[in-house]
Amino acid sequence: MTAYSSASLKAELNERGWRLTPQRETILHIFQELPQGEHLSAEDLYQRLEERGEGISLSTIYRTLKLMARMGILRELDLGEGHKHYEINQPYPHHHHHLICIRCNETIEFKNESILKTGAKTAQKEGYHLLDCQLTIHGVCPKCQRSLIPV
Amino acid sequence: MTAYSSASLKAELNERGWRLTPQRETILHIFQELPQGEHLSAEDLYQRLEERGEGISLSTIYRTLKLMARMGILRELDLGEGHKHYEINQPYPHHHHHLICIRCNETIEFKNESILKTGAKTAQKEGYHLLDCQLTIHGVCPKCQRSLIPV
DNA sequence: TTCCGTGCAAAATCTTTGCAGATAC
DNA sequence: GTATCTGCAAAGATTTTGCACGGAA
Repeated sequence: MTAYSSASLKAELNERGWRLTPQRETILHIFQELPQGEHLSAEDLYQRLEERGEGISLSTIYRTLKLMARMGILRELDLGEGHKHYEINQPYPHHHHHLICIRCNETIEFKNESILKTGAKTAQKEGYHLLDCQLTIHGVCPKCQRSLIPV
Repeated sequence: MTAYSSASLKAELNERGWRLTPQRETILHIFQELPQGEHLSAEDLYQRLEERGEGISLSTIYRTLKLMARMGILRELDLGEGHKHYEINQPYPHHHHHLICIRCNETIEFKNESILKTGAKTAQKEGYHLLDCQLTIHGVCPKCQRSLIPV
């Protein structure tokens, strides 16, 4: 369930000449404790940490999110809200995709094993080292279709 | 090849109480003339129009791109460059997906018929009206893997 | 004639960056 | 001890918005 321990995070960081800081560890823990299907924006994370009394500056949050996404630990999602969201990048069978209503931003998660296979095959064919693979479906949800407001 | 004519754009706009303006028509044409695999940011489009002497304000460009994406005419891409890109939303067999290097942003397009089918099926199952369906694969390209700079 | 759309300028949002002090290794 | 990391404040980039005028239906 837990993709990364603090120890393996430290190992991966050190391997690249970087350091495990309390901030990085805290942020990893927050994401690991997050229920399936929740995802946080930088601001969400900032506020959650403030509430816990473990405040971390927004700069560090942005830097850490980007770092962990580039390491393949987090995946970056564009859920149509004008800012990025992040969630733990989990392997099969937890790996999933998103169906998003472009009007109200309702988001539905769904799984599909064959997409991950296609992603892995495509990356391999091009010699890419795979980090993440996400199918994003945009549409209009049933509720918004019934609404009288066009677009 | 051409998914929308000016006439069908006008019809679709009018249907919703909106209007076909020269700006909207011009922007549609730009995208229709774009070679397969090219995609434009708002700024790209703005500059291209300036060069042609058909200048359109950035506000209108942003408003039109959003409008056309919500109508399903354009698809909005996040290619990791800090701003959105847009391209014509083409049906099978031109429909395609993107493999992106998170370090240098090199982007490779690829096709896969079964993903579109999965997207359509998933949208239908949830009662969504499908607008777009894109598999985005993030990874590190061969060249960047060889580079000595970590992340 | 009506009301939608455009352009301009200003504002709002989100994200990045420079720098000095702190700290992991 | 040294290079990396953090927090702060400021800057940068992208996108949105209010308003008056112009134009499509």
